[in-house]
Amino acid sequence: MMQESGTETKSNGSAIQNGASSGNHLLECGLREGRSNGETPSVDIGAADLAHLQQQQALQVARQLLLQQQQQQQQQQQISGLKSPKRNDKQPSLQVPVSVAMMTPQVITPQQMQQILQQQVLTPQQLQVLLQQQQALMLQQQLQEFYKKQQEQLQLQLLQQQHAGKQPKEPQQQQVTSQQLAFQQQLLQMQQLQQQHLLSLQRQGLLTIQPGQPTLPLQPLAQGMIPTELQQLWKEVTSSHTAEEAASNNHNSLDLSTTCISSSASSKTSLIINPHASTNGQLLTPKRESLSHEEHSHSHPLYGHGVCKWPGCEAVCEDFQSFLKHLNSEHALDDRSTAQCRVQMQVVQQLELQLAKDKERLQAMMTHLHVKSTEPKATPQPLNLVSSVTLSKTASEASPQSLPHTPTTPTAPITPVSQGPSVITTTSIHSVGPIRRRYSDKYNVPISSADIAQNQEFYKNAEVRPPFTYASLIRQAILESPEKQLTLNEIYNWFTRMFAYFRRNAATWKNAVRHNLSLHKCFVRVENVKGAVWTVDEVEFQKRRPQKISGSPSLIKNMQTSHTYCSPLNAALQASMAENSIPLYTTASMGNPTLGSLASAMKEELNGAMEHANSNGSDSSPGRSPMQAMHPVHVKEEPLDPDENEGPLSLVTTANHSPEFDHDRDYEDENVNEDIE
DNA sequence: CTGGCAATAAACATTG
DNA sequence: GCAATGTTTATTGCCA
Repeated sequence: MMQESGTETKSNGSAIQNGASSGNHLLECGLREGRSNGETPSVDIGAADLAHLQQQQALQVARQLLLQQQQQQQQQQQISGLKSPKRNDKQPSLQVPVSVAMMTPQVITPQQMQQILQQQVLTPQQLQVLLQQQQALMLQQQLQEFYKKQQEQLQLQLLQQQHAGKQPKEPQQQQVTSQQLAFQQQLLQMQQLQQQHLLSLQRQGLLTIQPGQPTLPLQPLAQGMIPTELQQLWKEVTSSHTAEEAASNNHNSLDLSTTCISSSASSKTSLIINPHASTNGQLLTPKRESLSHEEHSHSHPLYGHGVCKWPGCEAVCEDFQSFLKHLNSEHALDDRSTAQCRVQMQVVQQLELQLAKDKERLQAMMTHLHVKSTEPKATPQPLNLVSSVTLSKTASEASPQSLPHTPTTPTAPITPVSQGPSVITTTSIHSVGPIRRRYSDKYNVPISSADIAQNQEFYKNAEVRPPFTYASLIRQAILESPEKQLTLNEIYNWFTRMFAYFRRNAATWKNAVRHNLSLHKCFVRVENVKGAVWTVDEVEFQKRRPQKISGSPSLIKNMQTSHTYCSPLNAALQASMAENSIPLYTTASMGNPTLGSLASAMKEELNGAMEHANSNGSDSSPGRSPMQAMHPVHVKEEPLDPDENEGPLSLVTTANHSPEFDHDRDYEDENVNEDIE
């Protein structure tokens, strides 16, 4: 079929060329110019990093936050050399977030915290540290406030008394004494309160106080710790491996008063919440017991990937034995450990709370969407998202059946949440070898440009094959351009910029793009001054997708099980959840841009499905649908295109594997993923 | 089983 | 001649 090369000049593509279009279908028309910034360099991303990538946006947000804080600090300290803001896409090295977080005394607002937390912008450990710090700060503030109030009261009383006692002379003496008395009483009261507080902490098993020094711990608090102090404290508490390693175990006591100032220097001083308890920081019972308990099994929750997983500690331990040794020496029952433990407890509580809330929300959503049934059983599918979709190859090959060609379901992604990270191994993501697999078009769920746009961030970073046909993508690329026309090369660039998946195997997909441009009548070539550009003939394009989802409700229901299109979403969700075990979906609701968009995408998709169902019940013809998500990328290992792949797409990886390795992973994707799980 | 569609592969033509 | 760009044909997998 030849296409006359149209001559119309850049009129927005309306040179319709005759004909019969083979029915392709797909995109809806909504356009969205939502793409974010410019060219992202294409880099070979490890498929394994998918999950991490997906958090890029979130990362940016978090980074901004952190940077802000950092800046503030810088201002305060007039430090000029600190900046670390490299590119956003770079890896969020441990140091940046953590250090920044540590330095700032300010309490992050709940929203900010949540954003950071749930977006998994940081590695779990970083998050923990941050959280801990924040919680400590908040706690401190609360205590301060409380004590302040107490003091105010006291003063007030004193004043009153003074007033009252102004008259008589003799009484004055009495007054003084009574004042003192009152004061003492107040003090006593305060102390009692402090003790209560302490007790409550103890009850939680976090704080162990030595018999001889009951009230000590509070003193510092009562005095009002300033943020800086806290900061220091936390720095100390959390940076066990840095300071600790360097200054072997000297953490014993520390005078808060002396340290309060500097917030910057890496203090080796070890601040301990309970300065007085200094001397011995060991001895604990509860903990030890549990430890010994677990010692037998090599699967110690605090040990993984050869690294100590104690919050804030990433000490490398060759083997389990050395880990145990490390654990006993570095994380013995001392104040520091106790404090960390306490914080961790709070972290857990908070997360549990959050989880509970989100579960509830999820349930409500599902109920609302009538998906309830899927939740429990759908498990198998959702999980696959990653697997099914992205890993098409593996999964499908292994057991075709297992991968039901999933119908679509916007909600599907949600289910995974409950499932947990378990399945999310990135491994699957990378498929290998070219397999000619198509996605199931069974239900051609209409995927709109909006859909594409909404998931941009995800596809940009995740090497997941987008569930759209080449035609749809090409159209999207063209429509997104200001002139609604693009040269072939620009189209290529759009592909690589928008989809990590297309950063490899260029020869293959480029050929496909060209093939599609030539083959489909909806793409019109227009001679331009500079050469030829391609435009979209919307009419033709619409022709190719006459069919839509069949209207049967049941069908829709089926779609909910899972869908190729959703898979990426699921994958992202799962992946992100994998490591941090943070309720992902929540994040979306919390304002995470990335997740939010995913969520909205899901919603859209759902709506779209419903819409179709309602409107065309007749159209159940075979549709085409978006490409299935994916077959595995061929692993031809084609060198990336020099042109297109310049960018560093370094991802922030933190997701699947151990968080510990999150910083920079430049390995080739392929390798990385295969091993996990 | 068949037809349609999309992906993939590749041959070939055109152009700068 | 080469690479980029286009066109076309063939093959394959998947689905209705």
